Amino acid sequence: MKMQLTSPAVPAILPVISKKEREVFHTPRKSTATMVDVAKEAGVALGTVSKFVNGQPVSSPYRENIAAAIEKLGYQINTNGRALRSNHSMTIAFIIPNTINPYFALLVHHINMALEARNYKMLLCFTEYNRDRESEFIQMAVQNQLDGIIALTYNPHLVIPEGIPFVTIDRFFSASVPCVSSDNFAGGRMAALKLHELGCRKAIFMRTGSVLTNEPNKRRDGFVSACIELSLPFEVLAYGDEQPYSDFEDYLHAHCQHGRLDFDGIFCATDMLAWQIIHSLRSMGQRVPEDVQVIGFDGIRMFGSLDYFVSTIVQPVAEIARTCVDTVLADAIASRPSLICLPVTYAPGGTTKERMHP
Amino acid sequence: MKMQLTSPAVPAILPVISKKEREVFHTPRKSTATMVDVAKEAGVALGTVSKFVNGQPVSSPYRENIAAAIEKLGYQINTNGRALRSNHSMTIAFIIPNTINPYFALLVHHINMALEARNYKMLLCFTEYNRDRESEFIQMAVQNQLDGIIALTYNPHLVIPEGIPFVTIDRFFSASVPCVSSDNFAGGRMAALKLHELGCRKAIFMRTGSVLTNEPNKRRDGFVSACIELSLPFEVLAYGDEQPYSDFEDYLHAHCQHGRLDFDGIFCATDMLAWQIIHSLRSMGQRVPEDVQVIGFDGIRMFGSLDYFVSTIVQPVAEIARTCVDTVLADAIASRPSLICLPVTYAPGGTTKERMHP
DNA sequence: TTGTATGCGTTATCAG
DNA sequence: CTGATAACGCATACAA
Repeated sequence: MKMQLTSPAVPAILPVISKKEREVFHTPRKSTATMVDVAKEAGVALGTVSKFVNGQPVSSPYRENIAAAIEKLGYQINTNGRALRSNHSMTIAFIIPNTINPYFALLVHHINMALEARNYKMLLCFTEYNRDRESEFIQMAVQNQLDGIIALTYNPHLVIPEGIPFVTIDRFFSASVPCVSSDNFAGGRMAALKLHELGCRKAIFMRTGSVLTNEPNKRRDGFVSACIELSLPFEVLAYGDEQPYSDFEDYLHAHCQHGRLDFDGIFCATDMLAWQIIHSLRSMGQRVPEDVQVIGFDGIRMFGSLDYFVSTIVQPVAEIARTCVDTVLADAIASRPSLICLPVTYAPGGTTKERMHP
Repeated sequence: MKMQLTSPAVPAILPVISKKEREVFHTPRKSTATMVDVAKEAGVALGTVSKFVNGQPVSSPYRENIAAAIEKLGYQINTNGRALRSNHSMTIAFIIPNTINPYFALLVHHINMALEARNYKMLLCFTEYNRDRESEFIQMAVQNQLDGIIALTYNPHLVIPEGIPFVTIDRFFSASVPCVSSDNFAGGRMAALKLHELGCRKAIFMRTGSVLTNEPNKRRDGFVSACIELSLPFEVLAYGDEQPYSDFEDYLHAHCQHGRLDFDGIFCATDMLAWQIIHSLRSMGQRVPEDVQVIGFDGIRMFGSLDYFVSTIVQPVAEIARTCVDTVLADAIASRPSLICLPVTYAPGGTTKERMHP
């Protein structure tokens, strides 16, 4: 992460004005109407206008005058003045790897809309899976007096700051840090139940990505739990993010004798992995779902709005977002449960055999 | 758009504190070190610290003292104070329909990174294709004294404000409003040339979406231009966003006699439309690319990072983003060209016959 | 209930 | 080149 700083006062991520950039601002924009103008126009005192704007009771003769003055002058409250004075910026930092991954993109969309509905702004922080950036953004949010942080992170040594509302997605830190996620365990069970219901005789669980202890790892646990319960033979293929994808292909080939796989169902921890696995299977001559059924996890759709990539366990993204926002903005700390799991649903996407069970 | 306002002072989109929400803030966070503290610690005057922080020259005895004091106190500049005083917020509004569409998501990612590299923040504004929201966000940005606006909009009656740097994507307003887009015309030509090169005998152009006069419509013009030049027979199917997708299917069926289409190449104005068309073709029993080749536009990839959905004309999203940022932050208005077209590239994605031309 | 006055942290002006 | 001081727009304790 290369960044030039004007002074060590400000962490790399914070806006700093370089000498050159300053030149841009020699002409300050013509000032819009201020509360003083409104007060003058309405014939009341400044404080009264402030109260009106903030929804505090103002008695009838003045109330209409102020409203009229505001209308007439096109007055808009100045966010910076308010934030400076009141120490709250009406801004929540949302820390997430990127917006290229469709699941993250969906999350960004819904978080932003949920915040907007509450009259808050979102400060988007892309970590690009960089641990240092995760920490730096958190520090930045604290120092900039933001009103809260919602974060989806991977840094195993991440320190959660005190004194600022903090909500994490998909990763449990401690009882004092609320965590919002899908019901991953139930999703894993659901996948196993579905495969079994659709005639699967032996199922494989596959995952890759962060080996960190986080909520999505419960997808495996739920899957295993249901397989045992159903007496459905299964195997677990859990790779870390340092292992190449080709390890999965090696496994597939090793378990394919005379063109026949020794299993007929796969549950992948993400839609993306499912998509890749299906691609590999097809290039091996295996038919999906005829020879082997595949279920993914996430519920990503083509172009964000068309059909599902694969049969999948759908995460309730909008609800997750709303819950994060509600939690981070909750007035009472006490009203913040430490772990909130939201229900998932199953959606067929052409890689399972529901056509045979109409 | 339903939104409750505390007062008419603030447009619906702006943060307003309701009486209830205020209760949250009764405990202001412990104040961090301020410039005054640093000045005291370093034994210099406030103004000198300000200069140091802003990169203005400070002579040697003091410079080190200030740096040390900053380090010791963990001083961080207060964004709100600076913004209030200097009338610039180091924030650019990015107005875009959503982040569900992968092309928009990509744009958001790169715009944010480009802004961060310049020490600016992004205020993300989702219009969800709502014309009123487009206008409201623009008004909000102006009133909130943001430092600029980058916008991808559809409202035909949109008013571009004066006095604030404004850059649009994919839509030309006037010479005084810089517009950044791909070289859509060249992209259209490229598609026609490619189809022709790959043996196509008759090609169809298909589009849907906003009928607004915007840059992407030049995809058709470029396509037509090249077809004429190559003497490649062609037809144009340009629907507006009010027409149902089924109109395309009707066209396909109408032009399919005895299982054979009377054309063998399609250029779709977006990858998404291409994907839908391919789906329709396959369900009609047509083989892609054997019977009919299809080229899309945008360069969207599976899960944002894997293979292309279709053979496609790839937009240089990162360059578009960087150009938007450079332009909106350009110090001299004069150095802002009114229309910037960035070069596109072609990428095969399995829906064209390049295998036959190794 | 309404008005007055002060200060939030910063930048900018102007004398030294 | 540095130091003191006045705004910036708003919220709030306190006085009326």
